Amino acid sequence: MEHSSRGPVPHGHVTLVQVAQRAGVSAQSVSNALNNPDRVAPETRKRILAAVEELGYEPNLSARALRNRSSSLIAFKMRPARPDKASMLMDDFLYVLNASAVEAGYHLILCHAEGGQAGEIKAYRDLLKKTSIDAFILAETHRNDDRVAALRSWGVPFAAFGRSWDGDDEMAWVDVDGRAGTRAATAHVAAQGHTRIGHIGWPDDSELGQDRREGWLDACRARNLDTDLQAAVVDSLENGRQAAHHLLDAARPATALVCASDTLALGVMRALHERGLRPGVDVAITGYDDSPTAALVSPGLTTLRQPIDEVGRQLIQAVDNLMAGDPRPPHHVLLEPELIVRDSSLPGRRDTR
Amino acid sequence: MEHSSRGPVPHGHVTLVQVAQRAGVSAQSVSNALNNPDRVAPETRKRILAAVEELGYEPNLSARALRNRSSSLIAFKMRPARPDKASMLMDDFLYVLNASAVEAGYHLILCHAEGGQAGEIKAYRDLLKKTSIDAFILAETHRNDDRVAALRSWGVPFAAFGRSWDGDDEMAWVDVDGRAGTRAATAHVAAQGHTRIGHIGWPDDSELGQDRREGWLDACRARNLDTDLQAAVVDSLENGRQAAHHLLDAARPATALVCASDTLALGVMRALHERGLRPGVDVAITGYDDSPTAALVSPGLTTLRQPIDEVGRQLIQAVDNLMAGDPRPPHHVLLEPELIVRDSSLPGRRDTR
DNA sequence: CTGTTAGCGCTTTCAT
DNA sequence: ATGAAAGCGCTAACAG
Repeated sequence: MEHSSRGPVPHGHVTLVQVAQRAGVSAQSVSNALNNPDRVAPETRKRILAAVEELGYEPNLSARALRNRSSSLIAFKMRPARPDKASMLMDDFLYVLNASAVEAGYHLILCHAEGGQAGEIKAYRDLLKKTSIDAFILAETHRNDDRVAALRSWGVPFAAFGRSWDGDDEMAWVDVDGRAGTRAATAHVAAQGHTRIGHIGWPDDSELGQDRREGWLDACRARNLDTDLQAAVVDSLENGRQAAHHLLDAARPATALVCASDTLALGVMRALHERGLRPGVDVAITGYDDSPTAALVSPGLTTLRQPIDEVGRQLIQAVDNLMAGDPRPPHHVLLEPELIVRDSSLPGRRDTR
Repeated sequence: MEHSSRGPVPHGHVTLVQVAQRAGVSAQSVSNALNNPDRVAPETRKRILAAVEELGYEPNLSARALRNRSSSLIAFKMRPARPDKASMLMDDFLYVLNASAVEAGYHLILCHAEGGQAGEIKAYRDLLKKTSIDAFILAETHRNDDRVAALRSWGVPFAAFGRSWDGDDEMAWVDVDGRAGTRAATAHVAAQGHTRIGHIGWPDDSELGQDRREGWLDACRARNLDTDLQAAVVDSLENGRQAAHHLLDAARPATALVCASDTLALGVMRALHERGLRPGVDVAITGYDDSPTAALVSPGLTTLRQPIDEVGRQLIQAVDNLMAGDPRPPHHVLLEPELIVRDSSLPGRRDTR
């Protein structure tokens, strides 16, 4: 045909062979130049890369997947969003997770499952059979998580957002130190002079909830503060509201309430609204998650921000290591949340401008 | 080996050939039984399907993709979430989009792009070259959207969440009627007896903003109400706050403020907070999007909920039709948002229990 | 260091 | 109605 490349190549149709012809080498050498640079002479490699560039060649992932049994796809299962809850921006997490994945040469594929753990495991299995998913990212791990057992039995690399609560050292995980976070929040309100600091958290079947509660206990004990003001309720605005009313009705009522989630804290704010009390001024409130809502309510809600971009990066790196067959023990990363102080925990209402 | 299937098949390794052997037919017939049922004798087909079932066979998508140049993957680009904004739960949208995709036999793959429109288009192109993406879902269309032109020039099926503002009838889209929504919100506050109803919306370069503003104008004109109270600002809490102060400082101030977004409405709530005024009681407020925040602030924010699950379903159906080569003109679906009334627009503070 | 051979699992010809 | 052959684009394994 022609000797030099001219005009845009018809989309999606440049193959290895074409690059090889262009560079005057075999297909294999092109493959090597791309995947095993050291197996090819620097001079040849240069010529090949030039041809790749000129032709705008991109390897066909389907072919690669077929050949290598590896699709460069990482699967993540979304949970149905709960519109009534102020949770961490899953959006944001997905975005950074995907960004990290792409940067590392992968793509994120979404997995859909219904029917609890069993359904999720079945969905994983189906996905594995149909596509050669390279790895899975899990969120919200529990004690004795069946998904972990399943993935491990299949020998598929995976990493979890959420530590292995049963002390499973073989699992790669990234998590945020909820205990340290709640401790910081409690210390913060204590520093404002509060001595009757209550905690509204989750029932004991939640490892995450226990962890966060510990932080509150830590901080109270370190200051010899009472720890009688506490509630353990399922995460919802309504439950937070009721718990707040309860703790404010106590003989020696709470003057500060440290919550295990923004949702609960917003319930507290509603209770104060109902009582005609002012958040911050009359009762200090802190939440957890730095949900979008925290910044938007008035007054702003003091809360703990999870470093989700770092979580995303670390998760991808964890599975990347696993896939590379890195012999080192699996990634365990515990990150610190950041206390974001807003007016809900400050007595001096720093109003407006 | 053995005559009957026994125990779980080693994961991800049942091939067409194995099914064929099991059923005593050729690989080709199995393929036909699955993809072209009418080309195979009912009797044989039955035997084949039984074998498929027994072996737990799932076709390998990589092989199929390689052969058919079609991966059953639908791509969607996420935008980086803006933590300072109360937007529709993208989470939720992604979830239902994926659920619909899976139901229709596809999977959602996330696309990552930086660098605006150009970057996005480049990302699409790269993705197309590497994987054989079957279709794209676009969000947030503009006038003269370059992405539309690009995708069309490549002949790739796509559908957009957001109508074609330049009257491009060839594009498949699904959208929500912002004008009707704002009209309903305005009618609602008018029904509460308000006559000085202001609007806080977006600058005129936003088609979406214009559309929503029209609804307010519609409702005001239909009732002979003044339309002098309006602001057009970039979407942010701070801008909403300032605009509210401005409209409340007017000689004949607003008693109700209809906003183009929850973010703006929350800005209004902050302004009221600063002025010691009570949302609903002193000034009625409505937002738009039914962001999670709307349900969680106190008082709750009256707002418009987009039927995103229906949007998701329709989008998938749109691209599915396109891929099936449906000759009918492309999908155009305009859905109605639902007015969610909460206390921010009600004078009688329905407090508590 | 480079080229040749073979085959991943599937489906579109084309025979039978 | 069914089977055989060929090939999608790529790379591991083996020569040379």
